[in-house]
Amino acid sequence: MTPQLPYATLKQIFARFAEAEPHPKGELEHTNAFTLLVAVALSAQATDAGVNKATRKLFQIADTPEKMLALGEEGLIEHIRTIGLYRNKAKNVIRLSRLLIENFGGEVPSSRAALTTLPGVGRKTANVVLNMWFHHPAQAVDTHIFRVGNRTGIAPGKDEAAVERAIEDNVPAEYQGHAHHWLILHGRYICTARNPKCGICPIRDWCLYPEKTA
DNA sequence: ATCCCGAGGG
DNA sequence: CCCTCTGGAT
Repeated sequence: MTPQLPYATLKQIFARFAEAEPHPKGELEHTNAFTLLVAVALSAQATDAGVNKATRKLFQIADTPEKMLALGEEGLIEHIRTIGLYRNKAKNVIRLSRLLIENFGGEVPSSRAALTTLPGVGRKTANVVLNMWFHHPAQAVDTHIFRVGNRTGIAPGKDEAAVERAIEDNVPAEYQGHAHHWLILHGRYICTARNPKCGICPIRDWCLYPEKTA
């Protein structure tokens, strides 16, 4: 049960994030809403570096639902074989492309309810698309944010839904828009799962994680 | 609770 | 070798 950091401390923490990285961006490469949606779906349990390596070539060939269908499941597998869980992902992306054409006029829908009707698109993936493409106030909780939220006390919660609520409830309003990428980049490069780099952590002064001696 | 599932890092 | 990576469906 990690305690929740007080609001005044959260303001200091996010001010520090904002100072270090005024305009944080995601690192998944994409050229339009469709390629963003596909890239996020492919990124489940995979590094974005690995996803980018595969999608760089893939999106030159298939950057629309129509082209993805033309490529086909077997053709798609050839491109994403190096990413984990590739059979499920290939099947989902093909079915998702067909559904976009049949149900949404070939466009990526802008509501969570519509997005989550697509195969391979759950609440987390939908929230990433809503935040990054449509600039909606949606907080996607991935493995990094779940870990960072609980470890630091920024947004503790027993599951992803609880952490999502904690972010919405406790992160100062002026920082909500960029909170997702600040937290994810912090988790990826500083507050790593195995050997967190507490020695160079910019928010170490306020963190509740006991192993802040490294 | 389990399965999917390869690449990269320590 | 073992652990982790912007999860989702069953």
